[in-house]
Amino acid sequence: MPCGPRPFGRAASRGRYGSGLSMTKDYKSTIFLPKTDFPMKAELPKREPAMLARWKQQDLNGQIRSSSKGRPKFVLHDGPPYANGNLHIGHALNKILKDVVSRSQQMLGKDSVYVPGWDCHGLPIEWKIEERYRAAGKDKDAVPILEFRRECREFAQHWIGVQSEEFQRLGVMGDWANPYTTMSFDAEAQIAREISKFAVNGGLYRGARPVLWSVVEKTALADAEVEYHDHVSTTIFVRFPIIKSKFDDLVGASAVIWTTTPWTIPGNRAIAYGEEFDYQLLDVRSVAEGSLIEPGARLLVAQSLSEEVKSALKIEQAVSVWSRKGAELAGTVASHPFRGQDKVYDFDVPLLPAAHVTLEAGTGLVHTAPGHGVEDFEVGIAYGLALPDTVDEDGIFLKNVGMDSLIGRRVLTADGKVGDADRAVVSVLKDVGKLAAQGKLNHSYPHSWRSKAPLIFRNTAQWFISMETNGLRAKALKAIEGTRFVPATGRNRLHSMVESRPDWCISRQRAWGVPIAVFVDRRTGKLLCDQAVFDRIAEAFEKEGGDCWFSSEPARFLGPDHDPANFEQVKDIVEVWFEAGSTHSFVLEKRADLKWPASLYLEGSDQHRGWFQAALLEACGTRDRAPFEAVLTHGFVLDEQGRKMSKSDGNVVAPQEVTDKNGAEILRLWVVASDYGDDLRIGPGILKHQIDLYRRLRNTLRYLLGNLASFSEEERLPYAEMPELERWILHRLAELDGVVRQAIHDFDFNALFTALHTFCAVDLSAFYFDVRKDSLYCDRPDALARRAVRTILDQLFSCLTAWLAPVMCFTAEEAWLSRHGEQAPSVHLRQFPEIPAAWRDDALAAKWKKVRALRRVVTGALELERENKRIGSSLQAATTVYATDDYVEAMRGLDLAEIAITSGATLVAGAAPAGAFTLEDLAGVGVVPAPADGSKCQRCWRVLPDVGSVAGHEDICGRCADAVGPSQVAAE
RNA sequence: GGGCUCGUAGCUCAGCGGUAGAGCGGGCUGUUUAUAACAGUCAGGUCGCGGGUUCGAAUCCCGCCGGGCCUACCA
Repeated sequence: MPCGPRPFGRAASRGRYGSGLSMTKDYKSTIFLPKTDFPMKAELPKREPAMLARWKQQDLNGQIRSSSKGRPKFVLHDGPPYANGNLHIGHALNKILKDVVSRSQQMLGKDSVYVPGWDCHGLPIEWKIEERYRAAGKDKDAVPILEFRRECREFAQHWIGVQSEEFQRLGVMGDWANPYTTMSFDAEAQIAREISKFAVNGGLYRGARPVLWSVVEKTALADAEVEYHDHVSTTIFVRFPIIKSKFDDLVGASAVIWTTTPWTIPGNRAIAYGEEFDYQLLDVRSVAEGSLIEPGARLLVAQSLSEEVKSALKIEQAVSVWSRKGAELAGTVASHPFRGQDKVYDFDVPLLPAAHVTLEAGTGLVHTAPGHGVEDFEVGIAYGLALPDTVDEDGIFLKNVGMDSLIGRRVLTADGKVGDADRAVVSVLKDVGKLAAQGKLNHSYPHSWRSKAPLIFRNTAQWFISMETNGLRAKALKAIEGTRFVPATGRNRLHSMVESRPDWCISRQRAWGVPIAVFVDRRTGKLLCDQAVFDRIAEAFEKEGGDCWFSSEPARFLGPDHDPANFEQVKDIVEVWFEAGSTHSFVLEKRADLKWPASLYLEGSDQHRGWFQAALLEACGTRDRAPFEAVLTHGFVLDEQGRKMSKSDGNVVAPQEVTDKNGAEILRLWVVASDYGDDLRIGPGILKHQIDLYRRLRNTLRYLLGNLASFSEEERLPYAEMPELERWILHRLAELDGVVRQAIHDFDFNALFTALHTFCAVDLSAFYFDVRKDSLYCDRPDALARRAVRTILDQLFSCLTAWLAPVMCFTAEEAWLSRHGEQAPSVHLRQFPEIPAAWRDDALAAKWKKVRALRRVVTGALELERENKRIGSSLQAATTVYATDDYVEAMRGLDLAEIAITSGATLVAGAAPAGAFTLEDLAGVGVVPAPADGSKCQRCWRVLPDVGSVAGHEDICGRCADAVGPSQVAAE
């Protein structure tokens, strides 16, 4: 629509104003004001969805993929979010950061393919479905497993759809048409294959282990599924008769233990002591009313706890009759308090040293039940203690606790309330005279994160991946050394976890997941490792999904070589971390558009323990190396005060609300304006800040567009013909190009964004644009100076739209299309411009540093003039600047008036006269301002002596008269 | 309880042994030819607190306080 460059003002041809309306000529219409359709008002909530629709319609991602064929691949492998609800701000941070990384790598010249994924299996979804059943009055256990799994699948599918839309709304680009999920049949098949690899290589084994167990959900819980809440427990002191010791004094005395879980007494197999602690034997002389202790009893306790114990046991007077270090207790043996009640208690209860014993509470002698605690278990392993099963999956005492008064009692009820087992145990203890005291304790206790019910430690059969078989731990530690961590502290964090972690428990007694599809030989107890069987299983999963494990006869998988009667089909499912840890195998390896290992895994810092570790172990166990080349972590999102967000505190920022109200671009800016390595803050004030930053960038682009209207190639000026100021801008672009590339390499988008924003605000808006406004608006279009500026603006536009595109993906595109037309290829199909090395000119930069320092003194002097009402616009002033030789040298060949935007200027070498304006921190420059000589040009507003010197143009200066031309304006 | 980590102007961040920095925001002013835009200018910090090392510490060490992530245990 606009006219091309013409030697004379386009406004002249428009005749917007008729002649004769005014005595003053309309010079405004003869200058070249910015002209653009790119609106100042962003209206992001409206424009962004339209842009997304446009990209979708043109299949932008597909276009980028096909135009990037053959370039080196960059694969950011998506850590799958859990498909069970709307996105929160943490999701937004994570996906936006991924998008910025992926887009910036793409524009760096890579083929950056991003395939989003979802984590679909697991307890939270299962629980949602069960909740529906409960609401409908249905019994979850009565529902066939395949029907249950189908509902879980549909639930996950629904939320995948919702989250996909929400992620895309944020501007996240990727293969949304073909995402991966952990519940697709091919994924389920590959997960089964991965498990079979561990079976074949010997890493997978079935072991017994006490695990935190929920009797409500009837499952072992992963650590991540446990939370701690206050809980009131029954506490008891119990006497264990000592039957053997190298100290005669001890035989016949009682070792006293304290526990908060009376129901674990039947599982007791040892008593732990601290080798360094002092223990003493108390001879009880007198007791208070209600004490369960008889005078004359002798009790073994830790010395430093004896007062507390005496008080708890209501002992009035007792005398220490023996005292030794704990280490001396080695070899001491007690009997179980229930001995004599049933023959199952005829075993010895040894006193054993253990590091976990403390003197903070209790008696300094710790009840040790290997099936009911991790540390107890470890003591048990170390000393070969029995590992009895005392409760079933409902938390009910089994037959092997021996006594009718105990068998069938419940630790917890089906809905998670305290059951009758504690009471029954206490009652028996009391009957046999071994109860020393009883009380209540309110303490922090593990609970299920979902049902909120208390958990118990229960001995169970579980499947493990050994950290030592095949040297898995060593391999993983080595792989960590070969991985790049951003920030670097991630390496230590992962390393220390892998170094100290126990074997990986991968089994769950649940329904919604991938089966641990293996058989155990009933005759030998060994895993069946027949590749033909594993292949049949995987093939079936590939076609029908994991469901077929539950719906088919074992013979289908066992084939002709194995008799189903001889094999137990394992019905456990694999924990979801194993699935997530296997994504590399069914996404990176299987898809031709990706590569293995991934270039980058990028998640919140909590995933050191979660996904990073699971993926590392899974890949090291099956492929001897990490599935990633680099790991990047970000912090957590907090509110404006640095506090955790919570619904009850009302400080939650929902990404959907920000997007609807301010636009996704604002969230994207927030991500890059923050230091994601640390925790990030967000709130109304911080969002306002981002909006301000956005405005500046948008207006910079808008100003470029306005002043580039109808720019044509003929106008372009070669570098050699550029004035110094223009060459300085090119130098800055070369500098920024380095900053941008380095920042992208470092994943330091804050540095990138800060540099770009400061450049736009300080170098362009406050300086270059301001100085060059006169030339842009008033010079004739064919003037070399103006052509130089427009050439630079074109270059700036090219660079800024590219550099901003990975972050401001909407606005960069909007500006790009505004310039090049709706039919132009997308800005996102571009690469970062190649900046000629010759643009870099450090000597010029040093020179202009001085020039701008000198300019600061001038603007300071003018501000004083303005304050004293001697001038308004700087163009009303002319200055005489006295400066030392170095400044004079820096100004050689430059027009001081032009640079300082005054109407006149004189530069004098030498000291400033008294009264000249100076700046404290800038010795050597003094400024004497004065009113400019001449009259104001009505066109360019400079005050010049040659105003009116051209006939027919009495109101304007010579330059403007030339620009306007001899006749046009006069004709109007 | 342990490990890791953070605490610099109202906000977002640089600085990481040598006299406290930037951008934004704020106040004031100008411009009205980027105009719900732009420019100039000014004011803001005892670098969480307390010790120590050093000629010198925001920067190194120790302790504390406060935030965050992970983890353990509470027998």
